[in-house]
Amino acid sequence: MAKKYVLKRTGRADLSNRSAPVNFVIDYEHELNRAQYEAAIAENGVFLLIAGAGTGKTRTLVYRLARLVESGYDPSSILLLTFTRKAAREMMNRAAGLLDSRCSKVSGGTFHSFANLTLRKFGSAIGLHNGFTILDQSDSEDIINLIRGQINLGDSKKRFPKKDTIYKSFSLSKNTGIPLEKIIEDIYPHFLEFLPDIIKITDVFEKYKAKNALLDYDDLLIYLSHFLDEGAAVAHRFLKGIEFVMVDEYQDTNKLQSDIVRGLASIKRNIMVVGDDAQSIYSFRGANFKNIINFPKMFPDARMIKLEQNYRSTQTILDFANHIIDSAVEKFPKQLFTNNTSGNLPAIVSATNENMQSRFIVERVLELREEGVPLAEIAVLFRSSYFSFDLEIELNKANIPFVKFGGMKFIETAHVKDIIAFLRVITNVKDLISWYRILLLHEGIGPKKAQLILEEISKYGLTNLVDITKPMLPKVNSDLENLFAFIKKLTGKKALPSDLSGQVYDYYYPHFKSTYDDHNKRHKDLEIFLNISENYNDLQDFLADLALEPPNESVVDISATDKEKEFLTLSTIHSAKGLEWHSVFVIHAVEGFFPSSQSFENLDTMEEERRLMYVAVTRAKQNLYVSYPMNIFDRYRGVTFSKPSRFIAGIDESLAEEWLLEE
DNA sequence: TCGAGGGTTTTTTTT
DNA sequence: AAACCCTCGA
Repeated sequence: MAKKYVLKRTGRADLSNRSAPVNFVIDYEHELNRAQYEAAIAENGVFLLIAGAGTGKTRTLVYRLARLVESGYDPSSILLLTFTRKAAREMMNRAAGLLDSRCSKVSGGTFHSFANLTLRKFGSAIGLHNGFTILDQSDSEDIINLIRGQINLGDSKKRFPKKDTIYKSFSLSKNTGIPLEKIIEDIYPHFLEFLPDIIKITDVFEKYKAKNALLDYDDLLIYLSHFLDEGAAVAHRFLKGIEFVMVDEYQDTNKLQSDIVRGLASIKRNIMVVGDDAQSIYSFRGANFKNIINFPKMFPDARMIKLEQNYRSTQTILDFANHIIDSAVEKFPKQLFTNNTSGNLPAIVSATNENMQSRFIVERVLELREEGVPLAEIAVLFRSSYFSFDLEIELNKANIPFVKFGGMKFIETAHVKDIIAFLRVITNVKDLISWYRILLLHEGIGPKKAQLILEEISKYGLTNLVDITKPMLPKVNSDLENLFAFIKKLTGKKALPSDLSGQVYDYYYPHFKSTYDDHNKRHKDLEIFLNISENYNDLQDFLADLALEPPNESVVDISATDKEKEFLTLSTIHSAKGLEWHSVFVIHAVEGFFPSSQSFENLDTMEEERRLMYVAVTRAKQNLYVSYPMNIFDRYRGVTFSKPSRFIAGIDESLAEEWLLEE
């Protein structure tokens, strides 16, 4: 195409507040469409970018980053908040490729990782100890369990809610600002009679965390919000250094996060949020897609820009996706369109059983590869991570390398948590929950004795611990002496995380072997852990990363990634957010599984399942296969006949093709 | 009080 | 398959 010289653009560039006109390296106007361009050149002010699936949202943000840097703004004064740190890194890399390495100096990450960094630096302004430990969900649940055991809850005959139920309702309350009582009433009405006890537990929980410098995920956000609003002079100075704020996936932010956004924008008021109300899938974390609709209320001067042209998928896939979202109760007034009119109809594939579904995918994947589609361009998506178990077996048999995202994390396995507990105690002697975990590893120490030792530790720390516990616990003494000496030896030393991890490993190994019958299977995880520790210079950084950005590779997958660069992606739909592939399989589209039976009672949760399906199918560029097994194993009833998911049942022939698998 | 053994129940999604 | 609950012998 011939190059055009456009006078208009120079005129627009002059609208910026730069004193000298800038000669841009990148031809923003011609590399972007109108709406994208408008967003990319936006400088000062508040912007709401509504971007449908595949409309080049990331591209637009990347260009805006490059544009701001080209315009002379300091990259580190630009803050990019995304859903995962991977997403942030990818955007910065792309911007760096577009322009130059200045772009990788942009600040970015998740709300939680940003909170972590900020609070480590400035937390003292609000009285926070900067050596705090971050608790992940299961840590928090363990503490709740401990507290539950400590305060004697009258031995009611009725079942008391479990630790995860208590923690979930508690966390939801903090993330949404809805009182705990209301949450229990709405979601767990059958536990309403325990409300006083639950409140008591959460009270003790809060005090416990505050006393021992422990922050859970929610606390990171709460303290950050608190700091921004009330950190006075320090916060003010900090905020002055943030010129531009960009927030991706805004539809999945919750009340707490939108408060933070407001706090961040309070001085410079240069903010752009990006999202798609039809892709909100995190309500279980307190997200509310109405947040994005209410954004203009929070910022009355917000300008809205809409991206509607899809560059990702074929028209047939878009028609299918539009059909799914059209039946939503709450309408999302937007119709995706594309110029890419060619393409196969999406296939709705019915298999007799789960294994047949797996074998279909294996075969189709191999065929696609023969047709020239690289494995890296193919993904299998599912509602819940266990849906892929059978498929994983078949893929292994067929020697197809894959990596699985989402589901049970490496870091959540008991043996890895054990090692982490040692490292935590080394950084924070007051981390009683980690102590508890370590103590229980030792023969002869159960909940009661551990409890006694914890009391000593919380009172006196490590000093004289042995003398105090000696008369108390004659039988287990030499073990404990060893343990305390070991911890003492490592505490306060300046050593590399890998060095410390190695020493912990040596100490832990005998206990590991006697604790787990299947230690052979688990052993590899420990080695992986040691490997990961090599990447860090500072123990605190290492531990923070493990909580905030845990490696999601577990034993099975690592072996595949080591050997091959090319691999098939298996992923939960939640973890597939924002990504795209040439060919996509959505499996287990069965009533009760997807949508999950958990969502049947409530209209809002059912609607979220629908959006989830929408997200899943809009990941596909060229080929889309939605499959369901007709006979499926049900835990309660054994093998039963199943109904295809309501989202795909009875769909018109013009929108999708029915495939029936035969042997 | 510990820990082993057996029986039951339970399963979404993530920072 | 793992988490939880209960019982019982040491």
